[in-house]
Amino acid sequence: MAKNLYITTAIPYVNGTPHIGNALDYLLADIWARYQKQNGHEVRFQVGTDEHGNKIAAKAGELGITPQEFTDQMYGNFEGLMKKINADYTDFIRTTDVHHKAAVQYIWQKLGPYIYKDKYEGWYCMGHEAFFTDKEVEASNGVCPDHSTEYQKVSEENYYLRASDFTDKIRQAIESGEMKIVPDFRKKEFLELIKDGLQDVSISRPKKSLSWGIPVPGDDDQVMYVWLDALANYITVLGYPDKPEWKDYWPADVQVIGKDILRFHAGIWPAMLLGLELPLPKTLLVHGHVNVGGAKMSKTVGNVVDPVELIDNYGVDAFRYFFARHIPTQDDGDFTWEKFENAYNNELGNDLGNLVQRVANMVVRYQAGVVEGNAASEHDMQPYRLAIEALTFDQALDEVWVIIRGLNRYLDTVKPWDIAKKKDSDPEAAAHLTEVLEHAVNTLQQIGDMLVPFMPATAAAIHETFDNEVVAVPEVLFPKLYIHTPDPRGAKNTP
RNA sequence: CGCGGGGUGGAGCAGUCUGGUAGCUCGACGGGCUCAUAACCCGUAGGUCAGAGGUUCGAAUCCUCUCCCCGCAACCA
Repeated sequence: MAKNLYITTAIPYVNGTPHIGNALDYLLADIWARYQKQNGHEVRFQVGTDEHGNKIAAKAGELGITPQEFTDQMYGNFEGLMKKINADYTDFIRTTDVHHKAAVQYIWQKLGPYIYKDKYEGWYCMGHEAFFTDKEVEASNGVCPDHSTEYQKVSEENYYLRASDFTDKIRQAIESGEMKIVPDFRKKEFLELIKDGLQDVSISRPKKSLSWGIPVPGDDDQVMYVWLDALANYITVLGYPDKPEWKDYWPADVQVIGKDILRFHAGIWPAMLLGLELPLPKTLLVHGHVNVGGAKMSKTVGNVVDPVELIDNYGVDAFRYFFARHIPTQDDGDFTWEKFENAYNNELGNDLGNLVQRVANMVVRYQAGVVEGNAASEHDMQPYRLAIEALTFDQALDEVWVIIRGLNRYLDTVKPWDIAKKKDSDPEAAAHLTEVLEHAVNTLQQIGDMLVPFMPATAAAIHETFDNEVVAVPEVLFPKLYIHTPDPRGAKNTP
């Protein structure tokens, strides 16, 4: 019986527009989900948006609309991106959903034994919605460098979650592999971070300083701060606590997160789960960040790469291919237009697209489009499978390309075009030719299978071409594009 | 001594755990082929494996020290 699987992505704050990092989250989760589905599993795949907090309220205020109206407008940008990158998710949660809000209040109450109220006094920055240490405030002469506003001495009462209670359990879960943190160096990093224990974490704000959020049950003066609200989405989206189906999917098999939010997902989130007496997620997949030409991507620098632009110009599968293969799944990667176009033209166009053309062409020319063989190609899938299961998707694609190159080499070695010349006079040659083309077609079908999780449309196109009883030469896959790099072909079109 | 990652032919990386011909992709150069998207295939050049010392018959790999780069700690995946 197929096992129910569950994968989640971090829910982005709808404050801004979606960027490449969000896209990376969705893409990695989607690859995994499609792979598992292809192998007969039922997969639940959650995405969503984080919609509370002061920044949202402030922006809405500027626009003269309510926060709810504002987020209603904004969340579509994220849903749009998911569709755009062809992420086949099953659930979309907004933290403003009625069920989510009620469920989070239930969670708060259930966590009661681990929640306490305390007074905090410190330097507060309105822009950050956060406190800063004396040292930081001194270093910047009392003015927040990001917002050019003065820090304010604020004393307020907050509720805290006693995460410290769970330090030992969490550390043990990580060390034993009950909750895997992938890659290994992230696990090391986090264990080092909590060497002296987890810190209790503030989970509420006074209503007067944070109006747009889920009310704290039983205390009209307090509103929940982001963590409890946002992290809870991973279970509330499944229907926790009132719809029993959630039990079929929790604990999550994989939670995809960026390296910047590891500490929340490896610390606060497990503390919440343990407080609720729920099992911990099996794996946290921590991906890196995408740099541009070696520099951090940032709005202020203006080097932000827009995923939508990429997809519109090169197609969604080219986008998925580049970010799956050339951005290491578990580490930082680098984007440049040159790298992207290189990969597009050479690997997708020359290696794969051209291979499809040449095989289809020969089948049509030499055998009127007919290939008898239905023997499955027997290339070794093991390295590919192991790479996916180890969550190193880049390496899985490397394995696919080993086969693609291998087939190109095979054709050059066997030279079907030579055999074809003799096929009419020599029955043995005709049989040999059939055999060669069968092998090529079967291999391409297998390549199509392997590409299903990564490039669904391309995989479908390959199968459409070669699964037919009579093969026709298909449209060119990945036609050459030289938008950002010089066209090496003719002289005429230099930019 | 804050923590973590890294320094391997022009570029990007693998190899380091488990010492023993230094490998892959791109780029450059030369050749071949003609089924194909000026594509594909083959070959050549190019590396004192950051540096110093040590262990060893033998070190990119193990040990010690030094130098340099990046990330986190400081809204952002």
